[in-house]
Amino acid sequence: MSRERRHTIRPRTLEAILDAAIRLFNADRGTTLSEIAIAAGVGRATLHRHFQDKDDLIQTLSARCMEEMNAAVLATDIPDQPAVARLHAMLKSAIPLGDRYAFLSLERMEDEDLQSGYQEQLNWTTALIEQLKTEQAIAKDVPTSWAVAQVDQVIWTAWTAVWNLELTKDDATDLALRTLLKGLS
Amino acid sequence: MSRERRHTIRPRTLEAILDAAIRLFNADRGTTLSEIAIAAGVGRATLHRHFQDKDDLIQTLSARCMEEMNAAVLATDIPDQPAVARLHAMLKSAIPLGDRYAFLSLERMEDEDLQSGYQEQLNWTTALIEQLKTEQAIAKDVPTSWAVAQVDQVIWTAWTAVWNLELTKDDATDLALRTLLKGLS
DNA sequence: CTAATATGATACACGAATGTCTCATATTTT
DNA sequence: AAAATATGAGACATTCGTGTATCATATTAG
Repeated sequence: MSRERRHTIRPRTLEAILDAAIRLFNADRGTTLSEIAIAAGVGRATLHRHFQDKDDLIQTLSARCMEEMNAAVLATDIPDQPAVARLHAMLKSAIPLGDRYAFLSLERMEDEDLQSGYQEQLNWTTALIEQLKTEQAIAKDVPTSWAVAQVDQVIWTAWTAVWNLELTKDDATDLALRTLLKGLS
Repeated sequence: MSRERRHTIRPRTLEAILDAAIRLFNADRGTTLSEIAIAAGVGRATLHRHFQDKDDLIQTLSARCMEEMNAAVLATDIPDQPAVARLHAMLKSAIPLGDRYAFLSLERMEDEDLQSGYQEQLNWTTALIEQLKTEQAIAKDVPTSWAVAQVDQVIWTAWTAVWNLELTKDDATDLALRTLLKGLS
């Protein structure tokens, strides 16, 4: 059942489509393929040439977002450092990716690869929380699931604040770190 | 332009429709009127008898959710009490309404009544934050908009945790209060 | 009990979005 | 430059959700 591609997609075309799709889907989940094509400056037929259907597009998009998120976090991670420093680095790289994050949070996660990608991210955060507990940075009686959820939420809140021009990226990151560490202590 | 209703809707029918609609829309924003009708145990035609179109249904639904939220918060409010007590009371009444909250957060807020309802809620929370600052319960250098956003987010997080059976309603409420007060101090 | 009416079921028309196809044009490759 | 091919534009069929109308049935009101 491997998808055969008679056409090789051009890099610029692919980027234009994926960028527009992420942007529009974030604004409106019900966005039309026509709207995406127009926003991408691309013919509607081109979408159908490279993506079997809407689900295929969304799946490709999700996979890419997940990859970008995980890659960004892992790239700036410094495993030997104190947990607080690692948390800070993570927030710093994750918050600017809020749009990818937002898109993923809207998804239903039916796909296996997506689920495993999310699980990977979840495991990473959980391990970090445990390290934070070990190093007394946060309280041990706080349920780990609650802490993980807080981390997720604060990334979203921070990105929203930046997006609304209420805060600068740095201020939002600092506030996020501070709110987490104090709130969970 | 007042909507004329030839039919008087029966209370049970109305409740069944609105309940199913909230539930299904929360699960999937693209839910069909057919699906709602089936889930409500109601004929699809009945939906169209009482709601001009899908937007009308969603608007009615949004208005009701907003009303319920505001009413619940105001009903348990105790204006003369310390801010911390008021926050606790607010969380206690808001968290169980997480499904209403979730539905509203998905809306585009095009409607005027909705916007004013949301503004009212926003003003209430903002005033509470100011009081918390005055009473030294939280730090004054935390931007009010950040604090308000955190309150919103923590309600959602708490409700999600309860919904996932990770926490009891009381535990979630306590954790939310604690996380907020410490996190913003 | 009887009249009024809300509901369920069905058939129908309509529009919008999807997906396919073709051909001329633009771009890349050799 | 010439061949190969990716793209844009448009026509087309199809599907699906929406909204309307009708009639028999169930429920409520008087």
